[in-house]
Amino acid sequence: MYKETVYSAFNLLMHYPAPSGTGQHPQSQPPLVSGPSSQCPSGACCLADQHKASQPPHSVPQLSPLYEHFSNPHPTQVPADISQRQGVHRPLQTPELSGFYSLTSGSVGQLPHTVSWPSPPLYPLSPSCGYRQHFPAPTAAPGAPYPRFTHPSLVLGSGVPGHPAAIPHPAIVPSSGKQDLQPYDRSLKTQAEAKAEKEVKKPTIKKPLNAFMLYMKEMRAKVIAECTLKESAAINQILGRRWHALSREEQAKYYELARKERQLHMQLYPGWSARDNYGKKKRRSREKHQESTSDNSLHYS
DNA sequence: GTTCCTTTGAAGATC
DNA sequence: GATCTTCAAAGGAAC
Repeated sequence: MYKETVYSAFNLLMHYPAPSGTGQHPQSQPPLVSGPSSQCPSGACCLADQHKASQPPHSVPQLSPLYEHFSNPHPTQVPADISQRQGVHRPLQTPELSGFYSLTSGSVGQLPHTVSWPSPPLYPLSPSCGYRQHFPAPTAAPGAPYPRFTHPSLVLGSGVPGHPAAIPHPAIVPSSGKQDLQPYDRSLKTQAEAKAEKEVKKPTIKKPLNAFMLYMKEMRAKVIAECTLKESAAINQILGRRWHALSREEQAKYYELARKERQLHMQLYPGWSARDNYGKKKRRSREKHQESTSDNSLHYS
């Protein structure tokens, strides 16, 4: 009832695109596999399912309360200096999110305009690796308005100088000092070296996670437990399919969380831009990328 | 030790 | 404005 209300109201407000029957996504079309696959060689996922039935539920990872911050914000989570500096009216307890869920506020999270709704999986997946009913959305804690799980980077106060917690914000990563350094003549010390040292001390602020990344972070442990997989590439393929299999409502949760994540990121690091990290990773070879895209076009044609 | 793989989405870069 | 590119996470594999 509650969810239905939210859903219909959300649709009304957002003009959310209806699922396309032919939902094509240029990069997310799953490979046509059946039975044992690269993700589940020898059908290990099915076996894992049988195994799971005889196992206590401890193998299912604890629900990561990503919503904890939103449902139970603590006033002290917002350092005064941050909120004042940013002109944020305290408390930044993210009541907007509860507003989102109850739709009492007008600031409903805007979903991406470019959301494409894929067609259902074209291949049979093992229950534990592909079927949504075996992979339910997080259930709400008793009394909680919504499933509770946290995303570490949503914990306000972390990474803020002077904050008692003194835990760095996950988006801040100490620079290794290697990756960022350009090769240069070692005999040329002075300015270049000083600059390099400065670069080392300067922490890298990472991009805020998007909706799918938040979903992956939340669900990865479950997939690993269910499918007995460890390779991230294979796990991510499964998660990509499951993401497409989610209902709009379920995805909307993550889009909203991602929006909050970006908001918080902007407030914590007002001068930061994605440009700051642009080109820091080694650029992949153009040839390889083109090769894969041509493969894809061949595959889907 | 570094890069690739693999996914989606956001955002910068380019045309 | 459309398209391309990069980077967020993750950890095993490959180099």
